Amino acid sequence: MRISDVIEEFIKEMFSEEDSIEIQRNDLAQYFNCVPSQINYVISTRFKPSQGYYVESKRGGGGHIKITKINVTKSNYLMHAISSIGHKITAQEVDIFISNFLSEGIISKTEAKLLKVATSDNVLIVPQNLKDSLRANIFKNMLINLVEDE
Amino acid sequence: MRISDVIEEFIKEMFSEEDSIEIQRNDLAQYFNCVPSQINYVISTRFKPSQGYYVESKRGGGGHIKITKINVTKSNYLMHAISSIGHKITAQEVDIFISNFLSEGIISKTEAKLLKVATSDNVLIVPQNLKDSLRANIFKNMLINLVEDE
DNA sequence: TTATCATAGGTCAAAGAAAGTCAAAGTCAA
DNA sequence: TTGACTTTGACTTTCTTTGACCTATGATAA
Repeated sequence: MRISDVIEEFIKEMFSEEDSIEIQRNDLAQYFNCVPSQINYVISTRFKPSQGYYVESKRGGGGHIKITKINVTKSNYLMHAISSIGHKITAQEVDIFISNFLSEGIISKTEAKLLKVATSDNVLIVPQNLKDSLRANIFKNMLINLVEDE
Repeated sequence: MRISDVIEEFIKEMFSEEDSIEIQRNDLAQYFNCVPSQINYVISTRFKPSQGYYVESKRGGGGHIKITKINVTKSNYLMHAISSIGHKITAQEVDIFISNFLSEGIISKTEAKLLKVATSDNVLIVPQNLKDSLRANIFKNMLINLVEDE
């Protein structure tokens, strides 16, 4: 049995209580009787953003590593939305997306406002024939930036 | 637990009553059983102007350290920025605004990303001659929506 | 009034405490 | 036997704690 798997298991157990946990690299290494950088290895191979985790850390006295489980549903949901948008979209359609996101709790009110204003008709001062494609482009790109945030 | 964090916490509690507090460096150090310069460390790392504080002090008999919470309110700051933007702006200029907002803690990282992507050159697929004014329009309108949010 | 002293706070660099990086060496399955 | 994944450890970077020494201010003695 690989020590990396054991450590991975151990850390994942910690998430049963919380969505966000904190560890001390050295303590954990000592506990598992391994070298500290082994912990980094486990984190970088098993707790990547693509696997639904977000990692922060602080060095120095009292340092720590904080791992947060990110809401994959959110990312999924947004990705799905993004791929369903063609290369043109009207302001009304954007509105529908936004209110769905909001009611699903996928985005915050502020984010909703930003999405809305950046794609609204009176802000996009360009010729009519460019509007809907410009809007689609802005909207999709903004959504991409909301994916896997945190 | 870092002693610095405890001291930071303690000082911040003091602000619950007032917007401006005074401490005696030596007393505080004694209270926390640390060396006096630890207090300076805490102040210089946790009460910087960029974190919204202004610090004055006096040496000698009756000396003290006075910390004032400065309310460069988010709204003020943003309004000022908005009015300083003309009706054209380049992507580089937007970047400067955004990194200033970020370092002042005026906006969140997510908001920064949204602002940036919605105004970036490769997202605004319109004729060159329209870009900078479209960008200014989008940027200012988005900022307006960040004003007095909560 | 001036010199001196005691009382504060300020500075800075060294030591200490964690975490990060990277590459060499080891393991193991295909 | 090769290539991907793991383990290990030397070295680096970042943040915190500590202490020796410095500077400013008010009080007091000459």
